[in-house]
Amino acid sequence: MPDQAETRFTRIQQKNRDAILMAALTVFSAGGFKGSTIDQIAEAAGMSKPNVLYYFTSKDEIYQTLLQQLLATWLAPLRRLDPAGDPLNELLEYVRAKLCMARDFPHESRLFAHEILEGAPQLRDILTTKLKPLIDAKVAILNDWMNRGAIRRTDPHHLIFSIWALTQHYADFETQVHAVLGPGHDPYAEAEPFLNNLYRRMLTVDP
Amino acid sequence: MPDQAETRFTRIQQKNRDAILMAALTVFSAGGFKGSTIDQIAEAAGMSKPNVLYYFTSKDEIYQTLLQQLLATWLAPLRRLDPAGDPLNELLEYVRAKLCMARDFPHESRLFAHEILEGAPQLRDILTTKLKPLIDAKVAILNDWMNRGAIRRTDPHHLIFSIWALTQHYADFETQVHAVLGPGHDPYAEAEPFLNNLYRRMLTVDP
DNA sequence: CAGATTATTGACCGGACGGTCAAAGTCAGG
DNA sequence: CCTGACTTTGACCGTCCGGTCAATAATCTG
Repeated sequence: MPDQAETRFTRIQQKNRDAILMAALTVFSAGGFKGSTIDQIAEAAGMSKPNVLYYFTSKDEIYQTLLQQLLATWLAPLRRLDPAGDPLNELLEYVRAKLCMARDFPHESRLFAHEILEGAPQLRDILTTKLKPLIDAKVAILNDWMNRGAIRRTDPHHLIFSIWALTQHYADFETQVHAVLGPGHDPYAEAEPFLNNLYRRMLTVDP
Repeated sequence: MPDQAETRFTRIQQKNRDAILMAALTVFSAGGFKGSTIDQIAEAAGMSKPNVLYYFTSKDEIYQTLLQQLLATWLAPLRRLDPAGDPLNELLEYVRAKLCMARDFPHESRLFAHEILEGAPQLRDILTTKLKPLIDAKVAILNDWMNRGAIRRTDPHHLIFSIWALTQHYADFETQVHAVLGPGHDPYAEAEPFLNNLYRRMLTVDP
């Protein structure tokens, strides 16, 4: 690929890069970084291995590009948490949004899980420089809500962890969920009222 | 290794097999099956690669032996759920036991997470033939408790999923948890009262 | 201690994989 | 249609890795 310092990508470049990233998401999310090969990505993208390496200089660059893209969309629902909104509704809406993301973007969830599970070799810095400040800000909002008595007092960090764990579980452990539920179940449809009820019970202040 | 159809393992065999399995647990839990090499296991076990393959016929056999061992201990707390005990206490005790397992055996948790995340290529059968019946039995107990009004009615399958998700999260996403909390936190010590409160709120029936 | 069995390892093999390269194919503008 | 830049790929290279083997060391047994 020619040097592209200033110009935008051409139509073909855009199309092929997108195809590669889409294919790589599927492949990486299933097998992790080391468990996936450029050949698999190339086949899933419908092109030859050298052509994949014509648009990305290495397997690593594909993976990192994917993670960067992912992170932005992954944290969007949390960013939307509005300090001016109704506390309980804001939180229940956040839970709902995260559950929808697990349902609609399971590959993204599993890619992220793989990365963290292996010690976040690529994301470690970003977790402390980008994620922690964001969480700290949201924790402050939660603390404020709790101080005002709008929601029941509980550990705000672990409240956020619980939301992540309970929603992403359905994407990350999909195989297990399906095996245990057996056929004829829609895990996400069942999880929505379950989680809604759980957080409503937990966060509503006693009369 | 000589054919050992009937006899028990000798002292040396027992010691070396244990050392290999211990080392393999650490290595596999960090990198998954494909992300780990026999050389890494050999080095962690303090012996040469051919010697590792003298005690186990292949990398795959090490992995499967590890999974088999793991599964038994992993499901033990759930098996202990006693239909004759006090429902709320039984469940809170199960949550506490699972949280202790995540704290004391994080490698086991992550090995299991890797396996499920990659679609459970080795465990798929066991999940439906062994795990599902166990869960079905425990779900029946939960349903009975709910019918008797001993705990609040909710979806029993998803109640179990939630316990798994909320406890294993601290082991599987340890890197993220530490990055977000920053130094000076003991995630497990904080999680215990949080989860105790959560499930107490959720399961206690209104007066 | 002798002899047989068990334990250990350096050297090696074959295949898979990340990445390179040169040659061939394709496309846009004049 | 021609030219030059962009795109595509078959063939190849070096490395890593799972696994084998023969030769050596350690251990057990009579």
